Amino acid sequence: MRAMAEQDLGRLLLEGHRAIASDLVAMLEERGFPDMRAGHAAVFVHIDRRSGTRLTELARRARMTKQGMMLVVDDLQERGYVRRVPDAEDARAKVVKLTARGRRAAAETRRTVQAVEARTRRLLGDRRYEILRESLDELVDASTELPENAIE
Amino acid sequence: MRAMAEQDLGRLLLEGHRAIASDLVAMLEERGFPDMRAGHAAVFVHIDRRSGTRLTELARRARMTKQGMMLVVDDLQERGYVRRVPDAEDARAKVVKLTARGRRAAAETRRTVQAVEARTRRLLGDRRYEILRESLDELVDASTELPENAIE
DNA sequence: GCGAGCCGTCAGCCTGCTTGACCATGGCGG
DNA sequence: CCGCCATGGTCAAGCAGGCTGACGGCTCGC
Repeated sequence: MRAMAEQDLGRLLLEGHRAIASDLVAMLEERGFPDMRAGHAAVFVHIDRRSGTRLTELARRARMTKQGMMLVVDDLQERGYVRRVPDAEDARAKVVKLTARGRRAAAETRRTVQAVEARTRRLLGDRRYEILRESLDELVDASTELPENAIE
Repeated sequence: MRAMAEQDLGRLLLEGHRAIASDLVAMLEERGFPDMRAGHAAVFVHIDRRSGTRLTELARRARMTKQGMMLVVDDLQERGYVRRVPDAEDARAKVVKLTARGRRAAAETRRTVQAVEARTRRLLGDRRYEILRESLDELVDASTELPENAIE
């Protein structure tokens, strides 16, 4: 049997994503949050902890569409981590706010994201870790061609 | 408005994957293959061009489950790029073989995968490109925890 | 006071897989 | 030469992480 062919870069990036995501979920489970999904981090990382944040602003920060962010927020709302309250300053808008439970989950998620990244940094070494992040940024920028629906 | 928060590593990897995949598809379209999807590359890169390759072997090479590979092969078969023929050496098995059209598509896909990677290499520079690939390999290895269903 | 435009939402679709279950065939130990 | 388990392919269902399109409600700028 011939030697295993090299994986293409796209595949490698996808596998990397999956690896990080599943590490995050596993670690959160160990830490007492068994119902978290990797996508939730998009909210927990970007939301203003006390005052809450509008859906569209969350989407912008997380670089996804508002429709995509809706799905995540809906899911978090069902699980009791956030609620939507009307925005006092703009009757069109609602503010996504953490519940008490949500604040605990958000804090733990942020710590866990950091832990996963710190572990990766240790694995690769500072220099290579920095290059990895920097290269990914450039890669994404270079090809983007922003999606039609992007909020800018 | 506060500064844009840094994206977490998982998100960055996913965006990188998407960037590479959509570049690949766009470039294949320009080159006269408008119906290709990024996932097809998994077959075209790993299949033995002349003799064909069994489904399970393809899955192993591409690091996915045989069920996942089935979906890709089914799709390619519908589009007329591959066909399944009984394996002369094992009546349980079938060999996935490229059609004439499939051989052209496979050749172009391989060239295009190379072109995308070469472009990325130019963007990042040799050194950083090598570090990127190498880091991704380590990242994936370190976290894997092979999926239940992996073929090894 | 009205038209452009943003906010959130509904509906439908897509990619790229996964797990689970099953059947036919093959190879090997006894 | 007979069981039995492993292997190859397949069907069905489901999940993660989104995207596009369309649209009603509200506001803001002129």
